[in-house]
Amino acid sequence: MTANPGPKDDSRRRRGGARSAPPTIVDVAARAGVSKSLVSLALRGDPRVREEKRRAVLRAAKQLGYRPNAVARSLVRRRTNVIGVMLSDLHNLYFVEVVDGIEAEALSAQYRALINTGGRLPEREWEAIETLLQLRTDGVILAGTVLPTPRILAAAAAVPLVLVARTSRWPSVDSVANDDRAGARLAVDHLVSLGHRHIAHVDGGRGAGASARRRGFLEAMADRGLAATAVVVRGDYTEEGGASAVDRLLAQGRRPTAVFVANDLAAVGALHALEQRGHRVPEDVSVVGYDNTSLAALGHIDLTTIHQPRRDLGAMAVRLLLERLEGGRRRARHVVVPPSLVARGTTAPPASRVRGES
Amino acid sequence: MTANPGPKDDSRRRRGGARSAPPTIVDVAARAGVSKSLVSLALRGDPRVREEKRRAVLRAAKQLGYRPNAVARSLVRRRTNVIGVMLSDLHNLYFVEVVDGIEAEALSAQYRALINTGGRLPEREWEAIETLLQLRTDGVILAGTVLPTPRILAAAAAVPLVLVARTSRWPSVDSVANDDRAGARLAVDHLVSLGHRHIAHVDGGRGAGASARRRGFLEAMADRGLAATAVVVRGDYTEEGGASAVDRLLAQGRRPTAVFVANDLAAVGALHALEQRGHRVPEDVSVVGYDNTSLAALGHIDLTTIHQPRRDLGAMAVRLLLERLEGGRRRARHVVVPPSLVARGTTAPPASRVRGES
DNA sequence: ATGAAAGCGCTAACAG
DNA sequence: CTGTTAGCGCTTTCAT
Repeated sequence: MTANPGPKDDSRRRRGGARSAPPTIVDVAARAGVSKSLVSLALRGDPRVREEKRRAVLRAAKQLGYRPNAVARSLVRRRTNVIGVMLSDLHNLYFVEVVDGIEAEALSAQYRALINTGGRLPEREWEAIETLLQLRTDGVILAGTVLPTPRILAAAAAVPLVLVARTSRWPSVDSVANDDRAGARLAVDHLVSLGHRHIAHVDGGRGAGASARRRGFLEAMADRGLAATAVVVRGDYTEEGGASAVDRLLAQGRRPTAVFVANDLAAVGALHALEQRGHRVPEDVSVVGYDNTSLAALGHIDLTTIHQPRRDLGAMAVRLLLERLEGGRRRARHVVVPPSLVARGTTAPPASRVRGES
Repeated sequence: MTANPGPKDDSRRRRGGARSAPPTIVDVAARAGVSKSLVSLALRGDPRVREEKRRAVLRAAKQLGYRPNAVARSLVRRRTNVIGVMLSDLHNLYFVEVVDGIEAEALSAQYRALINTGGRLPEREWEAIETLLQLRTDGVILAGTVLPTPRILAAAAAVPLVLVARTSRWPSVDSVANDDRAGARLAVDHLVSLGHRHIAHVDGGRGAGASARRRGFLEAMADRGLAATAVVVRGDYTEEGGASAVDRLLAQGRRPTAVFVANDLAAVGALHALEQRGHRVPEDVSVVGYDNTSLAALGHIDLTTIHQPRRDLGAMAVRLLLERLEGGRRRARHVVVPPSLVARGTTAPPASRVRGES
């Protein structure tokens, strides 16, 4: 072997008269008159390189417009320093802040967060995760997945994985979520302390956390001796679902003085349906939502709701990932954070205690 | 050289008793009893490999749980097949659908879209772009950047780049946007045809498209001979900005019969401020927004607004990228799509034609 | 139809 | 302190 006469000519650096190939560490080395390993060291600020050389390297790099190739670096280091985020539903305001928290925490730990969305469809979610895995992201966060357990476990077998807003019981999967049952109790307690006794719950169907919220509602009502007047109607976390649930409630002749809706969007739907039917909020009927999304905070809506510290949830998800990545933790951790109530304009004491007709 | 006795033992495949290193093409080759090049061909469905071998390879891959390493592949192919999306503001509902369009179009062209957010801060936006460039994404889409031109040009020097919702004049940068001037005219025409003559505009300050919307408003008013009654007040695309603009308008003793607000969020703020002051919408004052975000469609808000085909904008951005990537286009293309008006419940004929006092 | 070999751009021992 | 060398996992000629 020895002397490789290979076509190391520079023609390859331009393809089809188009954009030229970006400069590499070798180009920088040549320009600075040093070896490529020295360039590698200098660029990463290794203290072993002499100040003089370092400057020469930095200057050459700048002149050439050198930009490190993360692909090559990742290949050899066998880590990418990126955290993959599978965001189930971009349209769901709930996750926006979770992502904010993820990004802030990732950045402060020298990681990048890259988002791939799943469109709330199992198949697309799985593709998104698969993409992230093939890209060899160091860890994956599933923000609100609708995927069945086997899929989640399959992904977790390849890389540290944490679930946000969905709980898990498996040792390979960490999770961060708020305490939905406690949140529902908060809503009930608030309404009861205002004097309400006839309270309805529009649930979230099979949505994430919906069953826990429903259970919390029922338990809290029972604890207050209000089991008899507690009614639950089916909803689905959508505006339309909230509206039609209220319509059904009213059609049944039920006339609660307050309704606790499983999330903010559906609560807005409920608000609208109520007003459409001539019921004033909060004078005639009080409404409480869940999640405290930016929707609830709009002056025009001003919804009393249950708040979750979403940024914290996101930040915590990253921390859990790092514990596995850098701390070597093996056992699962399931973090549950307490929600709180934000009282706004859609709740008030009931006009009169007992009502029957509409 | 020659015989490399290197430690090719398998101990390296397990690090620190933790997660084992994922199988590679070499592992699959060994298991299937073929060479690694054959595996590479078989996995990609090259017609040259015999059916029998192909199946052996596929089986071995499945048994080992082999997952292609996109990092290695990208390094050698010098393309990643990913389109980087710098999303300026995750909180802005406007971009959600744009991203939907980007993803759908990318997927259908065998590309993946990876999102990195910028938090509306120039510095963070630049970091997000830099990350994308180091990752060697094949192209970059800037969804709503606040970056100064030099930065944008610098990024465009490295990779095909397209701007969404912001126009450009440089040959290296493509852009896709709606016709803001035409949209503003649509709003004015709608109001004028309803009978309004005193129309105010709450602008978007220095926000994207704001100046064009302002200009469109003024021109349309002038064309209708209404230049004398056209008033513009400063806003900033936020709920708060819309509300305070209305407050200022009212404090000045102005009492337009209609107000055209530069975006939906600010329009909702305006709506609220108006009702707070005792003005009913649309009976006393009509309101028109811009963007037709999901906010405007809420039954509770039901805002008349200007619609932009956002999914199409996103899809078009991808197509422009591909034209450069695969079609070799060099000249810039600046696509402008026409907006349309969506009439909802916040606009109606004015109660009486002329008003003065409040 | 299949294998051998070279190399993508970079890092990481290991020498000197 | 700095250069040499050997890969990371995969694709891609080029032989066979």
